[in-house]
This record gives sequence, structure tokens and C-alpha cells, in this order.
Amino acid sequence: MKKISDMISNEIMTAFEAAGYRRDYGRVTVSNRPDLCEFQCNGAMAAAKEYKCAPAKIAQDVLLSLGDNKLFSKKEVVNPGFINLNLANDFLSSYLNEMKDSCDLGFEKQPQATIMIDYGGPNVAKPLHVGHLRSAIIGESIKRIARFTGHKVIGDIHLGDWGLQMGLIIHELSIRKPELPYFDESFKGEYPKDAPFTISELEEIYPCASGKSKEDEAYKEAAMTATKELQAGRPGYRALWNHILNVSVSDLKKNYEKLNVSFELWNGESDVQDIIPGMVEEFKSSGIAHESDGALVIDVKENDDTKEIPPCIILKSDGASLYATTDLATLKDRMKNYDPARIIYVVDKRQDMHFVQVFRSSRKAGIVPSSTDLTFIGFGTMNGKDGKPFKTREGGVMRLESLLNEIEEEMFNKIVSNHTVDEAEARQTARMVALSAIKYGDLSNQASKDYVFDVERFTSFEGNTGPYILYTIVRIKSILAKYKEAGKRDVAGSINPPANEVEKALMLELSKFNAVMEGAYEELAPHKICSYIYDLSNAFNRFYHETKIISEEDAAKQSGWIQLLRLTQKALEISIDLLGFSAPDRM
RNA sequence: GUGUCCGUAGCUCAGCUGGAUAGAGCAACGGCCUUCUAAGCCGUGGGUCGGGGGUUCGAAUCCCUUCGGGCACGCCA
Repeated sequence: MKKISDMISNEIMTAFEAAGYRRDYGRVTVSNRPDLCEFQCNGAMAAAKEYKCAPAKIAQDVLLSLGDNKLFSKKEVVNPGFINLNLANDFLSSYLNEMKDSCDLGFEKQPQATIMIDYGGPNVAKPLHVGHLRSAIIGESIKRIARFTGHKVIGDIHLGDWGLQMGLIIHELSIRKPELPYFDESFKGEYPKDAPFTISELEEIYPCASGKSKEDEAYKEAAMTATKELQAGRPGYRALWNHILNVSVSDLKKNYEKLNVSFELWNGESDVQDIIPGMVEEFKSSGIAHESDGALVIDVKENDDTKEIPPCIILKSDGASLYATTDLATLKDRMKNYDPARIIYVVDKRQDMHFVQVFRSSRKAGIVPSSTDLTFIGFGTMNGKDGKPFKTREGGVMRLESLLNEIEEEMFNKIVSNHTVDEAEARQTARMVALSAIKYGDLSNQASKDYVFDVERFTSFEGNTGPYILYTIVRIKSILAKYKEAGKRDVAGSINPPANEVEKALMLELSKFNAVMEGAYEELAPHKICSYIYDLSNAFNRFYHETKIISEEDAAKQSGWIQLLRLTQKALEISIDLLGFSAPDRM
């Protein structure tokens, strides 16, 4: 169904036209002065210059040709030329009733396109820490928003599984457990099925090896050799690499599952290594790549650049490929296998330059046609309260798992101190509330900005927080349950025209649903959904406070409210689902 | 140095395709639980939108300049 703002705009634009003014001056927006009106049109003031006419006169003309219009209960001109509008009550209620009876609240789907999301993946064998939180949370939300919009979305975690970190681990293992068959080059038998380490050992080995390599040149040298041998296909190392991958991936899956985040593809850098040599050859033979200081590069600077964009390095002077090479090969692979209309990278904004280089190179090399859109969403850093990158109290990297547990524990305590519930339910609820706190806390900020991750603030959950939204939904569920207990049906009936300001305010918020969802996709901005459901929850809680529904004796009134509640619940639940969390029945 | 993003209430943030009196939350202070969950609702105080200039009938929003901060700037990922 049409967005309500378009319906209103259409009336006013037609009136502009009928009065002899350009149609596009008639665009109507939500009022920024709710005390004066619900919607406003500023076009008369903008038109004043073109028509050399007082804005108030133009506005009067417009209202004159608008005449009696069923959509509006109030339409007036206010100096210097604002057109202030209020919606007619029965128009508003009929609009909401149509939403209520439509699929997805009447949201108009876009024609389906294939969209891929690249999460700039975590590195294998390193523990997931808070730095990985944003790409998972934002990426998941964007995926859901794009799906809701009507698209087919494929998320690829895109693991970092091919770099020096693998060589470091292999080398460190060779020191710790030299007796393992993986290091015996003459070994001909079957390698063991089980990994010679657990995930916790692995997570200890990497930082240890990484530390050593920074201090010990020979150690680093050996790790690089191991990396090279792995990449060249040394059987023992490949087998070991498989173990590292398997152990890591199953641990990652467990962690992401807790976050309610999933990926369609668990590809990684290693998957495209085979196609790199051929791709590089093409770059050479087509002449788009050339040698520079011993390295093979593609020039990507353009005339209207405001600064020098360095060339994209394809091969190092020692002939090894790099990050950009892998990303280009991945693009090639994706175009071949999925032919997406759009690829969205949800990656730390510090990698902006890298993606400028890769995107331009991919166009230049003809890997990605102009019909496929490449979007880079760079997100900001998660900082601690001191404004510096988030750390634990001890100054270390905060593991994702500990963070989740800490917040869950806080929630659990809050729940059991509030009322008596059995432990299993309290645990379950605590998980849901904790997740809402973390995700809403992240998504309510603009993705591109750094933000302060304040555990205390997130666990206090008063005000503009995920738990506040959940609490609102719980209140609605509670009323609906009581209504049902009283033996009444809650499926039939329709929303009545609003009886007072508070009720109308709630209905107006609901009517914006479609426009908000559309905007959230257009701008790939989950925070727009957050601010919407915060407004909607506020409007609902005011209404809740003033309206006693269960004790209402007028059955028609009561069932109208029940329908209004169901619609509110649906709008909120669709929204939080797009943000990647869900609401319990009680909390 | 060059580029880029940011600077809005004590703190954390919205608002930015120009519109009427710049909004929330937290913190502070004061009300509201015999009635659908007080994780809530109502109210009070708190701002030269970093500074300066410009464009405009109108600027937090656009342009210029200046100060302050983050980040990135060829063989790491």
C-alpha cells in the first residue's frame, strides 16, 4: 500500500498544480512542531521567489483549490507561508486498518535482486572479541532489512584463513609438539582425524606466537616459511590447517549463534587462491597492471580525486599476493557464482582506502560490471568510557563471550529480584534482554561513527535502550493475554478513529511504519529503525498510562484498542526482528 | 604534510536533500504504584549547535576560513 506521507503529499501537490504552481512544491513532511500541526508543507515559501508572490498568498491559493478534502481535519496557513495540516481521524483509522490486514503491514516490496554482504571476516584462530561485534550486528541487521525490502540476500562471513597467522600457529606447534606427524615430511600415512589442540589452546597459541615473532626475527622467518609451504600445498601443513579451520569455525558458529547472527556462506580467503594466478595473468596481458618499484600494481587514480589515491598492489616485489589480490579474486568468484546486483561490505571504516582501490581496480579490470553496485559501509570503533578503543578493566582485549556473559548475568539478577520465576525461564529471558541491550546499543548509533560502549549504561536499561523496547512489547503481550483469559476473541474487529490526542499520537506513529522501513533500506541505516521504535514505544507507553483497556466496559471501544495493540505489537516485533533480536513474553 | 570524518546540555547521542520555540536518554531535583508489569508515566532546571565570516526572507543544516580531535595515506590484513 502507499505510504501515508505520499498520499498526503499527492493531495497537496495536486492542489499546487491546480492553483497554477509547480507540482513539486507541494511535498509534505511530518511536522517539526507537533504542538501546531501533524504535517506541514513549506513549498509556498520556496515558490515565492519563482512566482514573485507573497508566500502566504500562494498558500491560500493552494488551500482554496484543495477545497474540502476528506484526508484533513485541519488545514491552515500560518505566516510566513507554512501550510499546517492535521489528518482526519477516520482517514487515519482506515489507513491503519488497511495496514493491519495487509501482509508486512502493507510495506511495498521492491523487485527482487540478489545482494551479497561481506562481513570482512574474523581471522581464524583468534578469539572473537568486541571488535568483531559491530560487523556482525550491523551486517545481520542490514541483511534482514534488505530481505524485508524484498531482496535475496547472501551473507558471506569471509574468514581470514590464509595469512601469516596460519604460519605462526603451525610454527609454534612444531616447537611445542614436534612429535606430531604433520611436521614429518617423510610421513606417508593417514593424518589423525582429531585435531591436536582445543579451541582454548588455539586461542592461546596465536597471541603467543604473534608476540614471539615481533621480538625474534628468526622465529618470524620460520613462520613465513611455514606460511609459504602451507600455501604451496605441503600435505602435513594442509592437514593441520584443516584442523585449525574446523576447530575455529565450530567455535565461531557457537559464538555467532549466541548473537543470533548467521551466514549463508563460510567462505574465506583460501577459497579463491586457485584463481589468483590466472587473474593476475589477465591483468598483465590486458595491460591494466604494470610494474612499479618491483611490485605489480593497478593505477586507480581519477581526475577528480581530491587527493592522491595510491595504486592497488596486486603482487608484492617478492611475487606474493596480498589482501587486495584476494578481494579481487573473491569479486570475480562472486560474479561468476551469484551474479549479484549489489555487494555490501560491512567493514571497519579504517579500511576505506583499501576498498576504494579494490572497487576501482575491479571496474577497470572488468571483473565487476557497472550494473553491479559496490557499497562500502565503514563502521566506527567501539570505544570505552575513556574514549579510547574498548578494553577490559585489566587492559586486555575483551572476549565476546565474556562480554555476553557479563551482561546476561546482570540481566538475570535483575529478573529474579523483580519477581519469582523459575530459573530456566529467567535464564532464557536474560539472554533475550541482554542481546537487545547490546544490539540496540550498537545499532541506535550511526554505523559510521565511533561510539562509546558503556557496559554500565547498557545494563541499566532505562530510557532509550533495547530493554525499554522489549518492556513495551511485554506490556502489550500481557494485556492481550489477559483479554484472552477473559474468554474474548482478539482477531476480529477494527481500529476506531482516535478518541483523544494520546491515542492519535500513537496512531500517527504507526502510520509512519512503511516510510521508515523504506528509508532504513535506502540509507542502509538500522539506526533509523531504532529511533522509530523508540518514538513508537514512547507513544504507546503514554497511551498505556492513560487508557485502561481490560477494565473497559464498552466492548466496541475495547476491541478497537485490542486491534490497535496488536498492530503496535506487530510494528515493534517486525522492527526488532530487523534489528536482530526478539522479545520474551515476560520480563 | 595531504586527505577524510567529527565537534550539538555535565555525560552519551538524535536532528543535517535549509523552515516556525534545537530534541531524547543518563545524571540532578520534584510528583505518580488498592486498578492491564514503576525496566513505566508526568514535571523542573540545564544550550551563544567549537570560533569567525558568507549565501538566504530563513542556517545546527549549504559555502569559505580558523581552532580542536579521530582515522587513513604502496608492497600488513
